[in-house]
Amino acid sequence: MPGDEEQVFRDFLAQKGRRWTPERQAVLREVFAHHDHFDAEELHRRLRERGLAVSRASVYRTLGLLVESGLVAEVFVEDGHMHYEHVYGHEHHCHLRCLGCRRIIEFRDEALPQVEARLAAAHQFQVTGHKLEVYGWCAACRGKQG
Amino acid sequence: MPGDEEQVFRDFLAQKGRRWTPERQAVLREVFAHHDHFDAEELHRRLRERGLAVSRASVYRTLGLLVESGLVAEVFVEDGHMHYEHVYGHEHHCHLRCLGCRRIIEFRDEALPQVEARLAAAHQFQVTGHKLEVYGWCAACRGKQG
DNA sequence: GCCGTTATTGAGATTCTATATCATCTATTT
DNA sequence: AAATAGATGATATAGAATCTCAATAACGGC
Ligand SMILES: [Mn+2]
Ligand SMILES: [Mn+2]
Ligand SMILES: [Zn+2]
Ligand SMILES: [Zn+2]
Repeated sequence: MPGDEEQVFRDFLAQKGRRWTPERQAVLREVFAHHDHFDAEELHRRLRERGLAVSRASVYRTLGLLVESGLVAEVFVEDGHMHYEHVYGHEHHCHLRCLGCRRIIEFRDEALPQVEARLAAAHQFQVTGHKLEVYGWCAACRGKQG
Repeated sequence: MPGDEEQVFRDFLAQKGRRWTPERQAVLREVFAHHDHFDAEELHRRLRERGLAVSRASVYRTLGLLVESGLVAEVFVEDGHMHYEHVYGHEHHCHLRCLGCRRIIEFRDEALPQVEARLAAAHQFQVTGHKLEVYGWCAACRGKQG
């Protein structure tokens, strides 16, 4: 359920013998405060702007825990570093990216569960997820070049 | 056509006012000598082992040109760095990855061109390609955990 | 609430990938 | 052959992410 992420993360930490701290709470809240794609430095900067002094090391460490818990996902690499998004409370979606303006459009397609099922059957895999990125040129950027 | 990659790369370079050099030839040949997923350091090591002294800088630079030309593709990030594969002369395929043993299975699925077409129509995009990674646990690794 | 155990934090150092510099070299043009 | 401009490679640099370690604080037991 949306809004439930704090309890989910606390349960995840408890089950692993890890602790719930103000720093982890601050990171979690900042991550779920916006629906967008962000990177670690940006998250660190946002926290500082809010006056929440969480160190860079803790931001990276908490981000790792959030990914491990499944609340957050690694989405794509751009400009040489990873970008993330919160996924808990949202339907799974994939990304359409414009190579010109770098705009990102989120989409869902009913064919993907079927692709997963075919692969699971064909290779005796227990499929846990997928990541699909589609590239191209948006209408505006196509006019300029491409 | 397979085997044609050298001429394609030479044409690409000529068209951009860049030059065909022994170093670029060595990199190109090494890249097309194996069908596998490799990273820049591994490519550099292989070249040295063959006695072809191409500097790390030239390996990275040539890899960039190969990607730009479309002969080689960036496949995925693992262990914090990019992995590549040659694509010229091969049908497009996607990757099924075991989260346990990290084995990679290549596959083709007829649904993906349709997904591309739907997206192009829905968002007025000129779609140029996609990258699909499916994750899960292979039969062997599922036995141990997961 | 207090205590002891042990995970966590943060500043700075470190590792590692990838790119930039720049003097020298070389391919191509005129 | 000389001029032009791109390429190379040793090295320096930038940047992302992790590690180190002393100080701190969460949590469970009392
Ligand atoms: Mn998204
Ligand atoms: Mn492949
Ligand atoms: Zn665009
Ligand atoms: Zn496996």
